[in-house]
Amino acid sequence: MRRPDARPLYMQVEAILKERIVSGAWVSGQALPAEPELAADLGVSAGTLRRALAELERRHLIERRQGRGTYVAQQTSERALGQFFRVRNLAGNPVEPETLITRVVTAPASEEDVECLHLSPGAEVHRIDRSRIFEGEPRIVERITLPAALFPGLSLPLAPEQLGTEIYVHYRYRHGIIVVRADEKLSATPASEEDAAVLGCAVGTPLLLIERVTFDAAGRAVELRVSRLDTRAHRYAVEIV
Amino acid sequence: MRRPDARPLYMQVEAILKERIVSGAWVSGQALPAEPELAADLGVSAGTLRRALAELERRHLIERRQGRGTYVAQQTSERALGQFFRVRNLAGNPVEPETLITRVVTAPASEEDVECLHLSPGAEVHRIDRSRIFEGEPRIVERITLPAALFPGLSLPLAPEQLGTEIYVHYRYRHGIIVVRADEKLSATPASEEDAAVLGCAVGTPLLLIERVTFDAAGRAVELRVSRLDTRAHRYAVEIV
DNA sequence: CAGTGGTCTAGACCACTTT
DNA sequence: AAGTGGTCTAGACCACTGA
Repeated sequence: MRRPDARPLYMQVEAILKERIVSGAWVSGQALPAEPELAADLGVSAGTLRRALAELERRHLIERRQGRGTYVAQQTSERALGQFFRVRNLAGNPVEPETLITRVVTAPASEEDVECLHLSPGAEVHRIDRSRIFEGEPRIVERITLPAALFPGLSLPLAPEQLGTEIYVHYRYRHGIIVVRADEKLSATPASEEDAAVLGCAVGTPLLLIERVTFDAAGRAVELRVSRLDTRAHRYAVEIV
Repeated sequence: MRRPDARPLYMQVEAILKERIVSGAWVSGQALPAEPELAADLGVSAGTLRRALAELERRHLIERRQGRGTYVAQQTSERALGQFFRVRNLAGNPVEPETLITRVVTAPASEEDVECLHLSPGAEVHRIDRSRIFEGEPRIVERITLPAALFPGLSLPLAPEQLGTEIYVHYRYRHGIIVVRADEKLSATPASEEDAAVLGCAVGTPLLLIERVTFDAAGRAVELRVSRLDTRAHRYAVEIV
């Protein structure tokens, strides 16, 4: 452990461990070495290591269980929904969405794509159009835009046994992309004719417009997602701390 | 420091310190004793005390500055806006709101008030109707509902020299209420005639509807705020982690 | 330069899980 | 019983602030 690096040791350790996960040296579900061993390997004290591990746990990159061990976090539909799917019914309870993919194309990035995803002009993107269905009713129409360079040979949950699998699980296991954070900008917009046809509402019905940019563990912008939520029977939950 | 209490020591210490702040034993802006002294007073080690202080800092109840000391956090308009005011212009930059209070009344709580604020039926509430103005244009109409029991003799920033003061600053210094957290439910709604008249938009224009319940450091629901944001030129920013 | 918070260490002991 | 993470301590040293 060298100290010309100005950052505190625990941050350096955190960066080293994060790199091992992001690079795939430690794979999802794998147990990390026990704390005393890992601390000795890294040449730091147990306390310093634990501080780094605590931060990785907060970012959902590892899971620690007393008595069992520390594991590289697995991406599951439950986790992806719990962390990133903020839709609630009017009683305030989470809803379980189904997904219907309507169109997948690969095309040159638009100006908006280039800006939001930090692409070079002319880069290619995949576009996924889909709707999300709660209790049989379509309530969201959305378009997901992905840099083609990060998702070569894009693979989607199209097989019947995968229909319940959240797309962030595929990012992780098919493309090695670990989603950790998203920035959203919210507004209200009237339903277009296409929106209305899918959602079963009148043209002009106010919809909640969600423009999400998603970031991975390496800090890259990996997804632009524009969603329109029909809020006649649902709400979007936010906590401010 | 007794140990029949099942919680870890650092949580007990955190609760003790929080109580001193909430009760007013330590007032806003006051310096806490230095860490070694405070640790000795509490009968815990420096490390345990620091863990409790770190959590209080995360909740914005204290501020720590290396070389200077630890202080009970002061509520300022800048802090209130930075933490709780999520409106951005289309460039993504924060906006500085002005406030126009249009009506203040005290009335029995509605069913919604009782449920959101955990009141007993028949309790009284204050209602504040106001609009918020960015760059000269009214963009938000909102109603704030406060339990009259927590805000006796409600005092508001009505004097000219207080017009730039955020209302959470008044909660803190006039009523001893320290706002730390808020839960919001977002949806889209058409502008009513009154909304349209204030916001200068057409009736039916989609507005972002924000239903916020605010909590204080003691965990009490202290405010219900229903806002309608005109998103023609602004967005509501959210971060998901 | 004195006083403050921030980092880092080494080690004891506790609580939980699995064998 | 063995092995894991969780808590707590005591103390050294560093980095920053303000008189």
